[in-house]
Amino acid sequence: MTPNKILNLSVDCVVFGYDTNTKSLNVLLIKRYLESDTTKEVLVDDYVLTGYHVFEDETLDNAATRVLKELTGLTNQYKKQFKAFGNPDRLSDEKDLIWIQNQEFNLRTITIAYYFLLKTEDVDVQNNKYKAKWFPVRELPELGFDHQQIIEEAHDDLKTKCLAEPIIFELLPDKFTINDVQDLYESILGIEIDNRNFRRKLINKKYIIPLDEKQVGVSKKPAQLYMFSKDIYKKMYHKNYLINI
Amino acid sequence: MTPNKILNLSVDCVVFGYDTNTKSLNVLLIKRYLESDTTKEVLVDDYVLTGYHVFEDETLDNAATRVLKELTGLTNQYKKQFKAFGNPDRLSDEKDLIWIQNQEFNLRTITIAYYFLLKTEDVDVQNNKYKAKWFPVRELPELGFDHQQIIEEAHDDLKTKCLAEPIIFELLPDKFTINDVQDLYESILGIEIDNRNFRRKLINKKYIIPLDEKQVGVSKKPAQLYMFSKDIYKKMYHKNYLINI
DNA sequence: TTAATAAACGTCATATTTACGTTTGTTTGT
DNA sequence: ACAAACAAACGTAAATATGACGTTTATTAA
Repeated sequence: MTPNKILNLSVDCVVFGYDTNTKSLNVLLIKRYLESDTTKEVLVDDYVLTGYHVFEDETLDNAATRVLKELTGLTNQYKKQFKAFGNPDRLSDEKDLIWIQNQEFNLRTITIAYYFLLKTEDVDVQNNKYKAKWFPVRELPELGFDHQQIIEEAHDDLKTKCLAEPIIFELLPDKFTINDVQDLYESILGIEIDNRNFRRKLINKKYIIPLDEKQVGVSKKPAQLYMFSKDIYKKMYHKNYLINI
Repeated sequence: MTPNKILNLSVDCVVFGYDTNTKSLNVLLIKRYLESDTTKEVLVDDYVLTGYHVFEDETLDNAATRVLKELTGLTNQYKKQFKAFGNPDRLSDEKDLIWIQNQEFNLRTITIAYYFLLKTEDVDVQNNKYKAKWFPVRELPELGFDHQQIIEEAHDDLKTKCLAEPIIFELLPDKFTINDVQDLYESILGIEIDNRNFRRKLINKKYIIPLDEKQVGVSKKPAQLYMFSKDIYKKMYHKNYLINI
């Protein structure tokens, strides 16, 4: 009756960070390490998402939140569980045999994948204990396991979701310019948008509120700053029910 | 080192079926059974989704497909993995202790939830070995475990998705009337739509193709039949990139 | 023949989108 | 002080889409 395959449950976190200055949508990755019996050493030269085993009495959401906090120190960031990855062969290049009480077990790892949205600048990568690094979403390094696929699916989900919900503002600072928003949409979607039409469309939204402030420290005409009001947004007609097929 | 909590991996399937005649969006449910030591008997009077343990060398997608086939005999139906449910307390009313080799284990079940879209009429519920039954999505019976929540989240996902992609046609017969499509949208979204505007909008789509056929056997003016062309749809501007926030 | 009914078509005002052109305010170089 | 450079910000006109309705048509049942 003893199973020869043991399940392992983990969460993996795709941390999206947007950098308003470089206009780059980034993913936070760490170098892949493997623990050998006696020492910690780098065995492979690629990057992976951060993830961790889900504790016995922990919810999936809490595990993801814990992983993000451990990696970045941040809490209360936008989080979405978007897909579970659990193919039997998905960690085939990881050592997948373990021994428990003189019996050999095969390990199957199911990962529940989340993505987080935050600002690149909010993470101190200089002093990061995992040596986490930001990579532009279109210039990813060699990735371990199936993490390339996980990032792609997270990105696809984000593309769809940012068209239907104002999650874009999770990636921007509290005060932003109209062009910041446009640049971000262009980064996420990989398209070009007409600035004049986009500006008009955004400015007409009741929940995009102009501030009595302008950009500082720019060497051109400083742009008007705006903020997003979640309260006003929620009070409006949402869900919108616009059939767009 | 032996864990005292053992993971169990399953898939649960929310089978949505639409009935063009009664204009009802339904969910396929089965009576909940529990196996006691010696006999199979009904211990609780509620319904559950169909689901099953994921086999050792089976992908999650294949497990879901297998469960649907076992339940309905159908293959090749529209399928979407929409959420994993794995809170440690989620099956608290199930007996969750198992014994392996004289050790007591606590069982934690992670379920990967899928929904399927099909036509109610395609399932023979009369001779169904699980005595599966259709329930209108707004008149669900008492549900076991967290299956009420799973169905609600499936329904929410379906609502969002049917606005952005033409998955609605997975729920309709190959030949349908404009009013069939409208009724289906109204069933899913729980809203009323102006028939004249909806009709105009749909007829103008290049991928909604009028056939040389009309309804038969109706006691009013028979309606024009249409089909959906997936090919034409794919060739058009999709993804659509309409920012609708 | 007519009443009843759902299908199908039409109209008009308003809103939104698309595709551009123009003006404005600020910094930097002369 | 002035002009060049440049991004921000505003403007316009045509085409398309939407929302809110009224009207006509084809069919069955009485």
